[in-house]
Amino acid sequence: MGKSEMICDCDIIHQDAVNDVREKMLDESILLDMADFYKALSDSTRIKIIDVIREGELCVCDISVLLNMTKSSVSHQLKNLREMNLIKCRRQGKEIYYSLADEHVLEVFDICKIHVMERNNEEKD
Amino acid sequence: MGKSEMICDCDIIHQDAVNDVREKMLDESILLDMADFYKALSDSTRIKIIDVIREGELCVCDISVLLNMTKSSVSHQLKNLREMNLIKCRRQGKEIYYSLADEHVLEVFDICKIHVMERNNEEKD
DNA sequence: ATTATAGTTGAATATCCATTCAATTGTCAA
DNA sequence: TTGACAATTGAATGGATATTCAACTATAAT
Repeated sequence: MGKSEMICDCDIIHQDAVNDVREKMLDESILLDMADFYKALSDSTRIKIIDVIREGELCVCDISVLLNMTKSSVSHQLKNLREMNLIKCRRQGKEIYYSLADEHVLEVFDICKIHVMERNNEEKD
Repeated sequence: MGKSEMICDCDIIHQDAVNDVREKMLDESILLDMADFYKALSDSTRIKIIDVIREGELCVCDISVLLNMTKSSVSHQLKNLREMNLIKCRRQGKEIYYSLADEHVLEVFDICKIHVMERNNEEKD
């Protein structure tokens, strides 16, 4: 491994630990995909959308009313979520119904919910 | 529920479904906390940090070398992660060691990893 | 064909935020 | 107490992105 990592302004403190971790690091492409996945849920509008279609499909109009936002801004975020494969849609007549893409999304949503709620409880002590 | 939701440019298409979902919606404050939680992991630098301290504590210098980034920018992101309670730190002499705050973080990290990897496999077909 | 409604889209704006740079703090050793 | 190293901090900059607005597409009904 040598000293080729000296690009940064550091002396290496724990060369053994660094070498060890380097072997176990995930591929950068996977980490970037993971960051993108989290990014999809990191916006308040998008997480509210996930929340309202959690238990069943809704059309854009319904979602806009529930979130008290314009159809345009909801539609933009629906597009983002769809491009991230977090939601899917089907057209029926003039309306387009959106729902979660799969169980993974709900799974991640629920774990985060529990995490946040537990933390809120801890803060009361 | 009436028509007080008419602020947006919509006719209500499915009033029953909307009323139903409205009762089950999470508190806005919880949803905002959840979005913030995801935001913490939505940056490539921050998720790389989580990746390298996944199995044990490291000092800022080690992390900078592994990520090939300046200590300053790593430190800024460590601060973000710490403010979100995703990581904790302890000082020993001149060095400060960072590690994951609790098992929740690893749990969410792993679920996301599996999600991304499965999706990558599906795309090969 | 025309009209109305559902939804999408692109450009513009405004805000947010990651990195850089320079200065600073904290700790240890001489 | 001076110097050296680890790390943090604040301000500035540049890039990303959420919402708005207006124009547009798609579908259905008359």
